[in-house]
Amino acid sequence: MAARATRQQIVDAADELFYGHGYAQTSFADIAAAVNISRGNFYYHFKTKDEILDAVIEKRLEDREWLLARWDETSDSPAARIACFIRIVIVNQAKIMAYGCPVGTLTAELAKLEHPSKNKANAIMALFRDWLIRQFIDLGHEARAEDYALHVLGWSQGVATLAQAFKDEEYITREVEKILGWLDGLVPGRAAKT
Amino acid sequence: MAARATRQQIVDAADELFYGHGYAQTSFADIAAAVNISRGNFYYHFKTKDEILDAVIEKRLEDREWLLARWDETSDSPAARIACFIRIVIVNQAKIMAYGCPVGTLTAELAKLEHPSKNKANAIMALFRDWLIRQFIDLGHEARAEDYALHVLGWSQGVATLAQAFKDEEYITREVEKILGWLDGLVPGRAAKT
DNA sequence: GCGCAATTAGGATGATTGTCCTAATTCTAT
DNA sequence: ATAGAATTAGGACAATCATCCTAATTGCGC
Repeated sequence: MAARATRQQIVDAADELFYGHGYAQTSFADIAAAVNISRGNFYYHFKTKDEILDAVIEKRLEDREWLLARWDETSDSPAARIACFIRIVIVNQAKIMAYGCPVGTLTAELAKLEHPSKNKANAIMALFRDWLIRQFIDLGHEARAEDYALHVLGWSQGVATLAQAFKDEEYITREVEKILGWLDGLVPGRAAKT
Repeated sequence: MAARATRQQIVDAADELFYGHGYAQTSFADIAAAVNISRGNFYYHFKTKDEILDAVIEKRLEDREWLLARWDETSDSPAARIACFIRIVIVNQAKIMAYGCPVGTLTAELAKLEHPSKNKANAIMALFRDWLIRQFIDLGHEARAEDYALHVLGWSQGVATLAQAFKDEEYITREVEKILGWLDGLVPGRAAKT
C-alpha cells in the first residue's frame, strides 16, 4: 500500500479514537488495532505519539478550514453563515452528546497535560473565533465583532458540555432557537435587542 | 496520625491533582508523593483508584452543596444568589484559565473514559442545575426556570472553556457583565428583554 | 527478471502503572 | 506496662505503555 494511504488511515483512526476516548487514554496498540497494522509499521510512519497528535490536530484544522470555506461559498449572507456554525450542535448532536465538542475537549485535555501541542490545538479554536469575527464584521458590527464572536463560540462550548452531561436533545434545540433569535436581532434593518 | 486525617489529606491532594492534571493522568504515586506517604499506607485507605475518585467526587459535591447553602443564607434575593453563581468565573479566574471548570472538565473526562462514576460526577452538574432552577422559580419564572437555569449553567461552561483556551481576562469580565445585564432584565418590575 | 528502496511485521526493552502482600511501627484500652 | 488493634512502610507483582530494533516482504525502475 502507498505510504500516504497508510498514514492517512492511521491519522483518521487516531482522530476518532482521540475524540472518543481522549488522547492520553488512546494507546499505540489501540490505533494499530483499529487500522489493522503492526506496531512496527506504525513506527515507520510516526516516531512518537506526539507526532500522531500533531497530525491529528492538523487534520482537524484542515477539516474545519474546509468546512468554513464551504459555508463562505454556499451562504451568501454572514447571518446565514453564523447560523450554519450554530447548527453544528444539532447536526453533530449524537456525537456531541457522547463525546462533547472535538475541539473543546481536546484543548481542555492538552491544557491539563501541559502538552507541547496545546497551542496548536488552541489554533483551531482561534480559527473559529476569527472566522466568526469576520462574519460579524460583514454583518455591520465591527466594533463588537470580537465580543459577539466569542459569545457564539462560548455558547457552542457550553451547549456541548451540558449536552454531554445531561444528554438532553430538547435543551440543544431550545438553545439553538434562542441564539438564532439573538442573531436575528443583530441583522441590520431589525430592532436590536442588545 | 488518625486514619480520618490521613484519608482527608489523600482526598484533598487527589482533588487538586485530578483538577490540575486530569484523573487518568494522575497516578497513585503522584498522590502518595503529594501527601508524603508510602503506597502501602495508601492502599490501607483506598483499595482502588476508582475508590479515590469516588471520594473526590463526593468531596466536590459536598463542597458545592456547602457553597450553595451559604449563598442561600447570605443573599436574600434569588437574583443576588444567581449573581453569586455567575461571579464564580471571576473569583476562580486564575484556576479556570489554567485548568478549566473543575466540574465540567471532570464530567467530560469521565464520559470519554466511560467510567462507572461518570453519573456521580454528572450529579454535581445536576446539583447546580437544580439549585439554579429553584432560584429562577423564586424569581417568578416558574415556567421557564429550567430553561434559564441551563442557560446560565451552559454559559458558565462555555466561558470556562474559552477562558482556558484564550486566557483572556477581559473576555470573562465582559461575559459576566453581559449575563448580569440579562439577569437584571428578568427581575420582576423591570422591562423584560427575553 | 533483478536490485534497491520503500514498506511492513513482530518481538525486545525499560519504564510506569495499579494492585497486592507482609513486616514494622504506632496508638489505645486496660 | 502490655496485648491487640490500627496504621504505616516498602517491596513484589503482572500488565501495559511508548519506543526501538532487525528481519522479512513488497513494489518499482531498469
